[in-house]
Amino acid sequence: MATLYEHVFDWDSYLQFGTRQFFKRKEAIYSQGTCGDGFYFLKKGLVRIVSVNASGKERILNIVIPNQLIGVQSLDQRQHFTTAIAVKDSVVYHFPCETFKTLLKEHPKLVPLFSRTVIHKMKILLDRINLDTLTSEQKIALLLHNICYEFKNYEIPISQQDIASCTGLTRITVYKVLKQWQEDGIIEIMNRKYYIKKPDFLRNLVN
Amino acid sequence: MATLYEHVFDWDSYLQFGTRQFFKRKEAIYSQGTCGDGFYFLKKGLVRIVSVNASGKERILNIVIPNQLIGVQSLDQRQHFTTAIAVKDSVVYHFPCETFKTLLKEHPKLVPLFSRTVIHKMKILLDRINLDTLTSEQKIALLLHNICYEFKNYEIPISQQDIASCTGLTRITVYKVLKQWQEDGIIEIMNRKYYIKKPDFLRNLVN
DNA sequence: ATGAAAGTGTAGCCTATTTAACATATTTTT
DNA sequence: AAAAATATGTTAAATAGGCTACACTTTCAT
Repeated sequence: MATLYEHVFDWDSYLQFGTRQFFKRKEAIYSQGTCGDGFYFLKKGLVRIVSVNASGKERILNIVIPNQLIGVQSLDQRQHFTTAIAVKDSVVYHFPCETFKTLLKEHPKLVPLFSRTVIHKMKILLDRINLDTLTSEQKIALLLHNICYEFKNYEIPISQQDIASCTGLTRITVYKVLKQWQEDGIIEIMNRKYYIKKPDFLRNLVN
Repeated sequence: MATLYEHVFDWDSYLQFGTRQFFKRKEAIYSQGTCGDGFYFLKKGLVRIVSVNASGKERILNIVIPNQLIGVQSLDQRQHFTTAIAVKDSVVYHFPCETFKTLLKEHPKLVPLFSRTVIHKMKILLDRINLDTLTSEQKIALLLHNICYEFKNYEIPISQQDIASCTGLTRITVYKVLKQWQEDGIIEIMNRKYYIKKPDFLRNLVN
């Protein structure tokens, strides 16, 4: 998640072909293991993509802000290998497989648009993989830094446990690092919100 | 890497539109950071996909056997975020961006074929992410188990160091686990090749 | 064929993280 | 407004896996 990312994908003109759906906070848009049909475009809200591994541990893979696609892995009606949960009440447009196929025929420009999106998702996953060669401090630094970068204009509700789930560390480790940073004046914590005082410090940690 | 995977993607009829290229063992097909143009289809040989993270550590992401695509991340001429290196002398077909665009127009069936491939790549990456919540023993077990599964008919040259690079463990840890397993009769090591005696043990470790 | 380079076997120390455990605070549900 | 469910603060103990170091093998390049 939280990979710095400049392009906005312009799907607006295609939205009319999808079906609008509303999801309440905490509701699942799709669930790992169920069969999907097509994909979704997030118009409004905030969605968290998680994945449960073989031994039942849950990882946050990505936080999706509006104007991005979700669930592309099931374009061709296979099983979802992640779960998408609305963090805030959200509005999505659903594009079933068949709809999308028809659309593609009529709008060939969609192909590069779609593939760019998918490739971006791959990049996010790869970044996540690279995360795990780092020390825990570096992991957290990179995560926070990227979140600030990618979600400039969004207030992202991220708890200690979320950070743990994103990085694969335990909550206690996250707590320790955060506490240390607080003492060193690198971050400030005010009623469970984090303010980065010295972004350069985080940046240098990773370099 | 090494995700069990049943489908074979039938690109054969499209190969004529690509350019055939030969790569010697150890040669790079493309390199992380360079700009790519299109993608490659591996016809013959064996290719290893690696990625170097910010702090210079290298990870093996995937081992690609014939009849799969490589380098799809640069379909639209962006930077490669991985490096592909031939493990054996290999034959690939290169499909530059423009060629592929033309092809797509004439053969709409390529769209699902291509997207399936890309989605498969995403699955591989995700599996890799899930790997890191496991213990070192579990990581190695899963890796070996998957390799056996995916590469049934291939002899995959995988060294201790490769296992280390795949799992993110140190060579020493890999060695320790392997030694223990050998003593317990779970695997057998004969001139640096590994034979799994009790696949169920590996399976149970993860399940 | 030979020297260089890469991979493996092994030991021991050390510290960063995990686990466990419990108190307190906050948020959500009814 | 009370009860239930989540999230956080904190400590102490156990340990897994990292790093160092070095001898020995095998493979590769010329």
